[in-house]
Amino acid sequence: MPNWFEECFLSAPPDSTGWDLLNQKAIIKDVPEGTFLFTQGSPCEHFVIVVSGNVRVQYQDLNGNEIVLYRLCPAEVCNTTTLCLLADNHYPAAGYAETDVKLAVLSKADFTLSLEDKTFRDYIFSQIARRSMELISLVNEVAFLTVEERLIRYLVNNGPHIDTTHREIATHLGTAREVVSRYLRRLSNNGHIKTSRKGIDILNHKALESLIVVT
Amino acid sequence: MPNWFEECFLSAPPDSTGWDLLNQKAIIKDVPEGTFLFTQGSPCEHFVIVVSGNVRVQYQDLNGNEIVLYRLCPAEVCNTTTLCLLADNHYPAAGYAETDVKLAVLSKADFTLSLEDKTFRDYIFSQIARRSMELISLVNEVAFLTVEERLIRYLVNNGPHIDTTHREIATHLGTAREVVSRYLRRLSNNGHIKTSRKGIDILNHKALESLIVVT
DNA sequence: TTGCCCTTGTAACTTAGGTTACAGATATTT
DNA sequence: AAATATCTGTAACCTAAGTTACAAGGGCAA
Repeated sequence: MPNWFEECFLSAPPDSTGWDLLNQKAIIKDVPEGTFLFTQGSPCEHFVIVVSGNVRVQYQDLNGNEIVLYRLCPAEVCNTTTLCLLADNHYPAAGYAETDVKLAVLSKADFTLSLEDKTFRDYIFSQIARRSMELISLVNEVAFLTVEERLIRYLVNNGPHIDTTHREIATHLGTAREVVSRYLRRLSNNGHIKTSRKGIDILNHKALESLIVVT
Repeated sequence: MPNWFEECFLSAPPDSTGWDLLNQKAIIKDVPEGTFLFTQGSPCEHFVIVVSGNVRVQYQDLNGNEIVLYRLCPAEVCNTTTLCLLADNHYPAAGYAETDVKLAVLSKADFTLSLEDKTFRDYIFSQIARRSMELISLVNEVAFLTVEERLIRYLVNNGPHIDTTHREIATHLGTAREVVSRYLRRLSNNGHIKTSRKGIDILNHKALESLIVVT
């Protein structure tokens, strides 16, 4: 009886055929920090659930521009992977292990089988649904908000202390490092944040929030 | 026995419980051109499949900026609707009837039931998956391509004759009409297209395609 | 026919933000 | 400690594209 389930969900698996199958058939895979779980264009053959660690799903174009689509946390299903499996597509984005990652991997056949179970299916698809709707928000953010505003949102959502380089924030937002530095400096001059090497502290959360235009 | 199914799928419903249920329980609804099937923030209560006509799913911000997320054609399932149903969310975008539209509408309960059927489920989810992956592409397009390039892609994908106003194209791309006119003029000066009132003709498809940077 | 509205054309201006080019500062490796 | 790499700061520059402000033409309604 594997204990990865408890590690991941902090509980015993629900008493349902789909979860049983996942629990029995899933293979645990350890992936070291800094590796790509999948890359753009690679074929998708297995269902994946994150047991521990963080995975960043991002798109990269030929010029080296990157943008983070979303992050996977423990107990989360990779939206892209699941959708690729269902549509028989290759990966349209890459998955990067931000930390050491432990995955539960299930074959496509077993995954298809486990979807017969409503309990399991509901769990999977409500997650997929939520993520897909986040993607819609992302389209709107990218299309209509300024980089400054998106940066402020990032700070507000990840504060009060952010342990990230400007470079990484730039990748997250799909912009250039210098631009991030520029706006951080302004926010710093206004006393809203304090920057240090590999770290940002939010000094005035309310002030930052007030800068966000409601949409 | 309703004949909407044949109208929509040009075939008899597959012999499976999910399709039977859809076929028997779905209510047909006619929606005149120019109405909103749903708007941002409205609750989502029914499963919807397009029988005839076109629906444009778009996002609109408070400043009136609009961007088209995707278009629904006959036999297509509304991605947003289905995902909202599954996640119990309100609509994050609006659905606009570009033509007179005929819809097959199913209650959430019946939809949930019909998902028990693998044949039906596969049809639904492979569509959802494809659309969601288009959304990922859209994020990348909006984040990293110039308006000019997205316009050219639009022309190539919708040619050889496009029966649309500059205003509508601008909405599609999430930009301003003047910008669309500007780039259309340039393409026209180069002899790649010919513009007329409410219409664009592509004169040199190959030349346009060659302007698209491969990603 | 006269008006009015919608579409298109176009120029001038402004600004966000991408780019280039460094310099200094702090870690990390040898 | 020295050398190297990574991070941050900042200025100057440039371009895409949003904005403003009109003019003119086509089509429809009164």
